[in-house]
Amino acid sequence: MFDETERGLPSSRLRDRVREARVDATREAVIEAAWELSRRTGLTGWSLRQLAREVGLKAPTLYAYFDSKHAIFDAMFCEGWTALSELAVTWPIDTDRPRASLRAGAHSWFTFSTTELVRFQLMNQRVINGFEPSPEAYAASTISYERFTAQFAALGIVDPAHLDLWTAICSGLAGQQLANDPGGTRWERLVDDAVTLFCDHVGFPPDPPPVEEP
Amino acid sequence: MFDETERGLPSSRLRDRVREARVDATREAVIEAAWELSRRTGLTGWSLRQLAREVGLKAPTLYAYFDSKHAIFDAMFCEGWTALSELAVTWPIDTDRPRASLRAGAHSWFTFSTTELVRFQLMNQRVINGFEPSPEAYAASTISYERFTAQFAALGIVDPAHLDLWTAICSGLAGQQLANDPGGTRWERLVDDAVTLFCDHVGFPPDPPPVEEP
DNA sequence: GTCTATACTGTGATAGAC
DNA sequence: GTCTATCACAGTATAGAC
Repeated sequence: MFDETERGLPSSRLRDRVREARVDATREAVIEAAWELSRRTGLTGWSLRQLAREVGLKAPTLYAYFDSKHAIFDAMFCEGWTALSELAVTWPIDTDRPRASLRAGAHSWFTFSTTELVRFQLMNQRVINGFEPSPEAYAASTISYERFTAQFAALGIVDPAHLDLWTAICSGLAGQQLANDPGGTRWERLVDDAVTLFCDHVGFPPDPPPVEEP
Repeated sequence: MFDETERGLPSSRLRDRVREARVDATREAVIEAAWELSRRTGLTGWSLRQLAREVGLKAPTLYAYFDSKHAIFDAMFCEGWTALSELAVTWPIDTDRPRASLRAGAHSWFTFSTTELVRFQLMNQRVINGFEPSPEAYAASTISYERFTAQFAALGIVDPAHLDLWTAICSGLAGQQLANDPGGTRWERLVDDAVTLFCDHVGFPPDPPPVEEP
């Protein structure tokens, strides 16, 4: 019996690991299918039965992986904010050229937000009735926001009013683009203007000319 | 027979008028109940059965007044933009003091937009899956937008890029307020700053001091 | 332990009697 | 115009097959 435990435990743990990996893979497939359905028919335009069919399951089986439909949205919410955090990592900050840095960051964020309406709706609006992100999902958005504040602090922007003004301007541009000219560039063209106007407001001097590579 | 026609027609027309008035009153009551339900349970948080009960009818009877649930949203959409048009009429424009004028207009619009989340969602976001305003409802929003452009033209702002920037900033402030600090004033406090920043951008000089009343 | 089959309640919408 | 009855489908839940 002692023997069996010694040999049995590791292999059963391995089996657990394999099972967990498969569960995670299925969860991931479900979430990816949910994004795809949302893109095609809107965030609230699909049913659990459709979603299950998309991944080769029956609807009730989804409850083995998610507690409810809201839990699926919760995972998607989490994924969206995590993706934004990962995008933020690639943002090159040049403290000598804050205007150019903000311009690059604004365009990067704008593209991220407007290339997928449903993701913007899930992350920044309250489209799903009764949906509140779980503490874990909310934490993902907080992490992203803290990264944002840290990066702005590196540029010398620490006034909360300035940070809030920036998020308002950026989300306003993206929101108008998605609501009134989806697929177009009517508000995208204004991103540079908005950055300039914001930089003037916080008192940035003009950037020095970019250094020439020899 | 000729006699009966002569006496009958006017009175039947009167009857029609009365009936139409009662139909309109019922329609109005349904829309008002829909707003109230939306405030309580969200724009997509109520059913036709609930709505019918609220006005003392059965659900199928609603179809005598509206073609579908979307048609009810359409009437609400129309009502929202009409209300904004009426608010715009009260906006006092002082062409000698454009900054103060824009400040007043921005606060007026911000209050209108943020005092009722569901109205903002219906008018400015795409919360209801599959809902597209009818041509008539869309016309109401166009009228409101044309009034806005006319008023801005009176202040000397005609560049489409400036107009779009203004709508982006305002809707961004309201959107952030509703999404991240509902009921608070975190972004409302930034309205004055935003107006200043916009006025600087379009090149308005400082307003002259207000004239003193003797 | 994972899935199927099935059921419960509620949804928007329609048909037809009165 | 208002109702009852009904439809297909939704989210959700559970019982039970394997």
